[in-house]
Amino acid sequence: MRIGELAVRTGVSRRSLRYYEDQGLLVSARSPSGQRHYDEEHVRRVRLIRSFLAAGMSSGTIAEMVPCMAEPSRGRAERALVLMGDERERLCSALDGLAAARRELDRLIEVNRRYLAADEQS
Amino acid sequence: MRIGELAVRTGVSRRSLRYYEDQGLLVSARSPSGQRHYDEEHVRRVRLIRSFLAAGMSSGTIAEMVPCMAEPSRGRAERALVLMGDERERLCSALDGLAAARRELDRLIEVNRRYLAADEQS
DNA sequence: GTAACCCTTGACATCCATGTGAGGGGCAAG
DNA sequence: CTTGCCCCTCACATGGATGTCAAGGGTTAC
Repeated sequence: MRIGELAVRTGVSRRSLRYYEDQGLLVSARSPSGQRHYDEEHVRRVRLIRSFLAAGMSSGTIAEMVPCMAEPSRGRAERALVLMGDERERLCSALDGLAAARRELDRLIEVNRRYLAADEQS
Repeated sequence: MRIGELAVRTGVSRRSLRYYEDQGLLVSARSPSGQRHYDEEHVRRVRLIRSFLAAGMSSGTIAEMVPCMAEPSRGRAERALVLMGDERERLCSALDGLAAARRELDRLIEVNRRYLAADEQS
């Protein structure tokens, strides 16, 4: 599969896919003429990248975590493990923050509802 | 309280506080010489803004939601209510996405642990 | 071989919250 | 009055993921 198909299958623009490769998140096989070729594994990888990006990780961070799946080494794995711990911490805080924001939002919604209901009365 | 104190009390830079005002998120009383003055209510407001910004809302979105607390009107409140519903939806998706990312991360951590444990053996 | 469509790299553009610096005024204590 | 520290506005810079455009080559089918 070439980049266009991967883009369609993952819903990620070609531009972004090339960017991910540039950042070391995604490795493609190249045809003699330089065109990128991908397989099913790449589809899963792209989904993982998106998930992590959407969770607020930088491409640099992902680049240090994910590729150690490809060519693992002791040092790499140890560093990655530390990083992953940090990121997990971050994720948990973000989750808390989001939940708190939702509560605030619910409160605002309630206040607004009451306001409209009172307005209805008058 | 002037802007410096508000900055310290909320942990938000003066620059950002001025930016919030610029975007219509925060309204300050001005002294004759133009200096901004704030009270306890502003502290709470800034915390709310931060919470929403951290949750990924744009300042424009917040600007349409929050100020209708100050000078409410029927139309404003109705529009805000719709917007808040949308944002709540977004928040829920984001929450799901974050939780999913954490699961993926936990899986990676586990894989990495196993790898290191196996390496230990050899 | 030529049309139609995909791909390549490179570079400049965009958005948004912030940082940063310049140039200037406000206000309190010595 | 001066020193020190806070404040003001304006404006340009930054970073990170993407969009977009240009100039050119690859691939496939007729």
